[in-house]
Amino acid sequence: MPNTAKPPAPGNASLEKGLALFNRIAQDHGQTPLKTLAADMGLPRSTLYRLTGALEQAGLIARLRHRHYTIGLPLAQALHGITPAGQLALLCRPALRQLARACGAAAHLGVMENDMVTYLVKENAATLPAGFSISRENTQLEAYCSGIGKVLLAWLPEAERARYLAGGPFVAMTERTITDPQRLRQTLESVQAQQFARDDGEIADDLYCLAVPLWAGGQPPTAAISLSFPRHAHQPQDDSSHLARLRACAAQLSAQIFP
Amino acid sequence: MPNTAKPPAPGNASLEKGLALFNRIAQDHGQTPLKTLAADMGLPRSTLYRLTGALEQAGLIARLRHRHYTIGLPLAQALHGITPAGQLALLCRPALRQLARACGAAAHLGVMENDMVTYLVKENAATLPAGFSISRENTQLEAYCSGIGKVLLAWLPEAERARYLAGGPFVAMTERTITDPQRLRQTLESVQAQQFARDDGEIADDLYCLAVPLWAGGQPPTAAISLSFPRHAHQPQDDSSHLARLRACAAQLSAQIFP
DNA sequence: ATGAATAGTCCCATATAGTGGGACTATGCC
DNA sequence: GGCATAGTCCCACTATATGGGACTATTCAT
Repeated sequence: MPNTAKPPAPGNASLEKGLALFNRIAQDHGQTPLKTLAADMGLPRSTLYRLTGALEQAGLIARLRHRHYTIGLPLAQALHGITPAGQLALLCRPALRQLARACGAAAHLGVMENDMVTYLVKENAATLPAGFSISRENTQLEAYCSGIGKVLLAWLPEAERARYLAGGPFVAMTERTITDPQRLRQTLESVQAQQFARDDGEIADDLYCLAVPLWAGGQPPTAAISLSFPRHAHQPQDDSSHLARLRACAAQLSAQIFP
Repeated sequence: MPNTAKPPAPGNASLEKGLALFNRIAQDHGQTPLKTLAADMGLPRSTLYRLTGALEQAGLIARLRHRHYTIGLPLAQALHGITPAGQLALLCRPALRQLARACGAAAHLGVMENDMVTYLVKENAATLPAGFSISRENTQLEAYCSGIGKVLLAWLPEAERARYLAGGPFVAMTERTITDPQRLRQTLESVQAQQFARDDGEIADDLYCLAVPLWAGGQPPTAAISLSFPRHAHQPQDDSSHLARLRACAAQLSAQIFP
């Protein structure tokens, strides 16, 4: 499902090369000497210098001393206040709003920060009781008992996950909360196997939730989206259709957001 | 001295157009419809769409809904932690270090923040007594009694300057500090006329300082650089050579930093 | 709902515009 | 001092971007 290798896109090789060069420079803030870049990108030096010249004129990069490039001041100014989390929320909100409406549920986008889940987007369907679900945007919740948290924990590198599991204690939010590290580990394994997570009243008594990861081109996911329903109204047979919609939304967002 | 209009730079019209487009989009975060951009840039729509496509693939921009573009997530991630002030300091430090050495002085770069001067760079010549001058990087000082502060106040829009002058009181740091708003206004006028500011022991008894603005292509300056000496060792006849060096440095930086 | 207006996509013959080899200078390093 | 690497410049060639126009998708007003 990852690797959304788009077609070659004809008609602007030059721009593409320039932008690829910019990305290389932006990645390590210009630590790599151009000679290396030339080798990596298979371009002659004269071309590279022409490209850097254009990037510099446009203010995207600036030179400091020999061999050292940086992000240009104009670009830094234009992007002041832009954060990865903010952009992620901006880009995902429309699709999540639509998803929430289509499923009559609450849709969330969350990422992991300091072993807690941070909710970046929350969109409630109009049909839900006002104020449904305890979450709020830009607030944090424990990871071990939320759908999004379980998804992100499930794909953590093993060392990280072990550290998290050892870090307890896991406080029970409801009588269904999983508090035993061993059982939590098993749950995470099945999350990875089934490619989705479920929270069946583990965080609040009347909350049922399904969550799936957002894939960033082959990398382990760092963001996940979820659908939440009032648990008392939940029909098990609805799960498959909700999961399908959730996955479709995740696939679309993954492709849209990560080039 | 502003308007460092560089030569046409032949050989990459395509890249230039693409980057110009990106800058337009980055400026207003994609609020402007492409039709308007097409008119502004004198390019046919089909070309613009090809360019946006390339920018999108490279991760610099992303689309959200129709007519709305944003900074792409990959770019936001790559530039996480980059701030205008940080880049400005990075770009200016080498030249300031050299300037400090050449003049046997302390060289500063400062900007205005909340009516105070924030020092972004401080470079002391090795020949100065260790710990010379009270300033430290990333700390603030009153604007009305420092060289850099006077320069930035002098070029403030009149409304802003009037507000600042009305905002007193101006506390005397030494017996030479200018504390009368009317006298301060006159001083600022002469700063603008002479294109440099002097602080003759107004902030500390043994501190003499010359400051000039950095020009960002015709805009009123938002940053300034200065040279500071121990006042007791100051020879009036040295001023002109120091000023010349200071101005040369400012011109070089202005050209280098602002495209 | 229906239609008009605008956004976005695709195609292709043409010549414009980028290419890269190489010769050259500047700069930094030993 | 001299060597190695960074950065600049030039130019004939052809790969490459161009833009007109036909077409579809989406949005908005009525």
